[in-house]
Amino acid sequence: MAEAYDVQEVELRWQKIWEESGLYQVDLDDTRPKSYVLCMYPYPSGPAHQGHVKNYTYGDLNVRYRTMKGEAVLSPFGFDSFGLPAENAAIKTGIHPREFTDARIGELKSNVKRLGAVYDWRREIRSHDPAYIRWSQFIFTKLYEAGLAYKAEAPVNWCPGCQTVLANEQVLADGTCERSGDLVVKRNLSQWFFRITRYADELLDMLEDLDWPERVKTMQRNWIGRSVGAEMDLVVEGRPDLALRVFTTRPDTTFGMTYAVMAPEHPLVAQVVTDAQRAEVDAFIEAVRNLSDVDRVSTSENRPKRGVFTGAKVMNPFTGEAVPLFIADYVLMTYGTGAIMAVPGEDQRDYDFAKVYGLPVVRTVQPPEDFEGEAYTGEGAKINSGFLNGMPIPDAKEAAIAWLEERGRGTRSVQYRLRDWLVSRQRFWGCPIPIVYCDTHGAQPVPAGQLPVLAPDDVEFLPTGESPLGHHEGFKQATCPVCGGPAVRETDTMDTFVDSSWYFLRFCDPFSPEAPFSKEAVDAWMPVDQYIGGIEHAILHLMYARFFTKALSDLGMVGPNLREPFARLFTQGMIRLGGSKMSKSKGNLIAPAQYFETVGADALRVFHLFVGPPGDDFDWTEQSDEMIEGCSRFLQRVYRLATDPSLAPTGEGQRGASIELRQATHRAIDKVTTDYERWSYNTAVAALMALTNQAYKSLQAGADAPSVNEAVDAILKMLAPMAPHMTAEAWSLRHPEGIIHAEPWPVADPALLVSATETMVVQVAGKVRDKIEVAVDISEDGAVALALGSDKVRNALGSDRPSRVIARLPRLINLIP
RNA sequence: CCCGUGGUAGCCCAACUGGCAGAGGCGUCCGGCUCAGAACCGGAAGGUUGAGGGUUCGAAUCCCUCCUGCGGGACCA
Repeated sequence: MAEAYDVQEVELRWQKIWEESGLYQVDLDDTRPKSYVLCMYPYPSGPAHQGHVKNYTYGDLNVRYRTMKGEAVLSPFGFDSFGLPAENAAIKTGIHPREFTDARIGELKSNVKRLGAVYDWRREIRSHDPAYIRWSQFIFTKLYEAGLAYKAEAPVNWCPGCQTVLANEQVLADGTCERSGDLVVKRNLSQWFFRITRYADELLDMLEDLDWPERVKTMQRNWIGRSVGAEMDLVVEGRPDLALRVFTTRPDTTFGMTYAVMAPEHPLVAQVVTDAQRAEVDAFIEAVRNLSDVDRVSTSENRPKRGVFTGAKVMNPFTGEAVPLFIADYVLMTYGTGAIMAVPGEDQRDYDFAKVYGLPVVRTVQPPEDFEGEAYTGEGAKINSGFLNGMPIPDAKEAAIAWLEERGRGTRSVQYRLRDWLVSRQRFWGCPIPIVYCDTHGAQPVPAGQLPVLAPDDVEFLPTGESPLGHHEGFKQATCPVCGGPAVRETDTMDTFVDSSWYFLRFCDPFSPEAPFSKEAVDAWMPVDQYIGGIEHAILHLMYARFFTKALSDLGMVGPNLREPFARLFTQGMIRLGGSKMSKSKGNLIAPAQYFETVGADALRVFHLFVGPPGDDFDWTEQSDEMIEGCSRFLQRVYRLATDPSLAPTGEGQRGASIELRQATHRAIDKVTTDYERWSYNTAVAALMALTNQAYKSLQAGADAPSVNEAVDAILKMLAPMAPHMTAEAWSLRHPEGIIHAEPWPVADPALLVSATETMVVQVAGKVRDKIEVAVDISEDGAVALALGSDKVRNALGSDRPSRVIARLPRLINLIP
């Protein structure tokens, strides 16, 4: 293609200018309104992929647009640089993870710069930088002191592939690891947890007011899984000292309890089982233990419920009636109290079990006449329920809870699906947990003055599956901060999601050697006004970062009003190739770098913006290259229009053509501005293409110089956040003193948005029969008269007079015969 | 199974509170320019809006049923 400008030369030159100009470096004393635009900081996996290009194009566009609107925009960049791939590479090649990671960072960073994205690079963060590690550890010790970090033994998720434990959030619904795909197994281990459950209610309630995609909010709500109900004690028959605690969301159905169930792992199993049933129960528990978690929770096939009678009976707290107690694997020890009352009349799972074991079904809600199902979970009046009879369900719930509480047999209770966040990882390439263990003083946080705790360099990476830290005697040796005696250092590192839970705060003030960040800087910049990233972080990162913000706020490290980190979130669509997500692990990458060398960064950016709505997934096809060519062609066309002397308007111009162009320009300004605000970049690009076409046409038709120059300058400005290099170059040639990205955003003149006439569509019985140019303020009578003046309309109508007229003037009139 | 979100020209996609199905691009075809081609410029063709029913003067848009793509949740008591 013949190029109007040398893409390589122009893009590299402007990138240098931006880097040196400091236009996008902002400081606390800036007097412009402050805003904060942030893309999720990346794991440095090597050269950029198309997902990065999409992400940073949206980010850069927002930064440049807001700057042109007069804001001081904080736009930092950093790297989430701890993680397993670097450690795996070390085992394979012997290269230290730091060296490996720094090299990958170099590749990604140069690609990001080549994209033309601008950042305040003074603020760059790397998670593995000792200065960052120090403060991650400092925050850990603060959480520990506040009781928000604790060590406990629990059945945890162990990934054999990654050779480490995982958080619940990192295990997929089918029981596999989200990273490696290996089947995760349960192990009882002593691990560090963060008490995220303390914030469950706030995490749920504050979702309401966030300007986030509904789908992300729904995912978080599901994950937190709040259930409101009651807990109560079911006393074992003949054992007044022994009671089984159950949780239910339907205390109103207790009169319909016909049996009860405990989880196989329940601690009271041994105490309640009768001698006669012991052998059968032991066999059942053994059988369940041998099932993988996947088999156990699988609901894909309709597998019958399995259970075994304990020989014991428990008593209904309301009626005193004794019902059989079972052990069944459909009750989970990890939720609620690990035991339930079973009401087959109103719960399908209980019904299924009752059917298998021939247990009675009692309804406590009157189903409608035509109800044909098994368990009835709908609305209705209470029946068979003593003092609750006749009440609607919500009232009956309240009455039942009040009854239980008055007699001390139960209490109102709220349960969550959310578990505490397991942060220990048995890996080397992560932030060491800053704890030492003393024989006399137990677990002690490393004092702030001794931070950071850094992993030693003299370690060997062997494919044993074990972290080298655990074998490093020098690292393990420590002294107790309380007594000064010998202590053993914790050798686990933190989940890398800990690093990403506070980096956005550090960006506000990464300079201070005295603190992780200054409260003043965080007050000034936070919350992030626009956060941009992938949907894959909907639960993990976004939930953890919200938790950290709330915890740090309660600790007084950030202001009391900062309860949410990200005011507005945008999640970009996924890029697929051949049906699956484009990713390094799938080996189906189309590297952006090749386009930098051919059509240039601007064309690739515009392609990503133009190809479809930003939130939609899109499939990379053979046609994508042709579409990128098309975007390149458009940019060249704009550049020519803006700079080619042979296209300069001549003479005094045609008045009609000039006005037509001015109206088109101002309509485009209005439309494109709206589209920027609502993240409709694909239609914004389309509108700019249309205006460019119009400008060429108007030039041909003899539009005058002021109207053409107005159009061209507006196109360049509105395109400047999208295609920064070309527009900067063209602008500098037209206005040698000016810098386009420091120009104000164009404003539409309302007078040019309206016209005197409009095309009125004339329908007869809903079908279009004619189109007539009319004054915008035409009356209904006038419009009918004009319409009846048309032969086509009169023929279709078949008479002189419509029986009915529907008018939406001046755009439409519909005549009914 | 439940929830959410899509299905418009060969392809990617527009269409504000229901009002001419089309803004833009890709591809295809025709013409101009050229010795010829590329590039460039001008123009054209292309439709049962996933299917069926309903509401309405009028439905891509609202309601119901079904088909289908994608995402999430799912013995969570």
